[in-house]
Amino acid sequence: MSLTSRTLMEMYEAMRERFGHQGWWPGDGKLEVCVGAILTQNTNWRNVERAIANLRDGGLMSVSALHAAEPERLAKLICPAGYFRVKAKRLKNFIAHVLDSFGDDIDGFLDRPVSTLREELLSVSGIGPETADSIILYAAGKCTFVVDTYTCRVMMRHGLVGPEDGYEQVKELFESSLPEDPELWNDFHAQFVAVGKHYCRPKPKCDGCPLEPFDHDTGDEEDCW
DNA sequence: GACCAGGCACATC
DNA sequence: GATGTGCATGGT
Repeated sequence: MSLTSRTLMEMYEAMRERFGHQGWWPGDGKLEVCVGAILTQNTNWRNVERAIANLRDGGLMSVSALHAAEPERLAKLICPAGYFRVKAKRLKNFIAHVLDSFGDDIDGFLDRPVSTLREELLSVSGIGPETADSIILYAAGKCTFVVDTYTCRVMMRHGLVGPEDGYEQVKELFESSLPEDPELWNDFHAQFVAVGKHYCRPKPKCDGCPLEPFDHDTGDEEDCW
């Protein structure tokens, strides 16, 4: 096991011990996970839950219903999640893509090789790397590591990646260092979000951070990274 | 009232 | 290719 692998697994254990298994993705069904992945872009999850509840109550939580819905109605229902006009378009784009090749069969759409799925998702306007990877890991249950703001922030503050490292490089670091286990990758990302929410905001709150022991090499006693 | 939240596309340089 | 900006609600 490489130094990086050991470090990452130690980080995971420390976070999991502190926060417990996160049980991601919160949501009911694969389509709802996909919808949530788009709606949560740059948005607090609590607001996304309201938007999802509105869609469910409006009878729109199916590929065909979302496809048939008027964009204005869709936008109104997802309003609590913010950016409602752009997100309504993005949802429509995604749904049109699924419907085109698989109709209402979201399972069929998701049940394909990671590389094919990722390439297709990235071709949809409004789906970037993080959203694509969230859909693949959390809706399809397949191994792809999700990198988000918190992941980059934590990894950078621990000196494990540099400011020059982009999304794909950070993702590659995890994927080449961790055993290929979707359950592990699922909870690992969720733990980063948990630790990020508590301790790794733009203005860090370090007191009590479970990752504190990993900062010893950086030499900065004031911050935990 | 300011800051932040589980990004992405597009324009500009 | 790097950087800046628009998109918008709701909690702290």
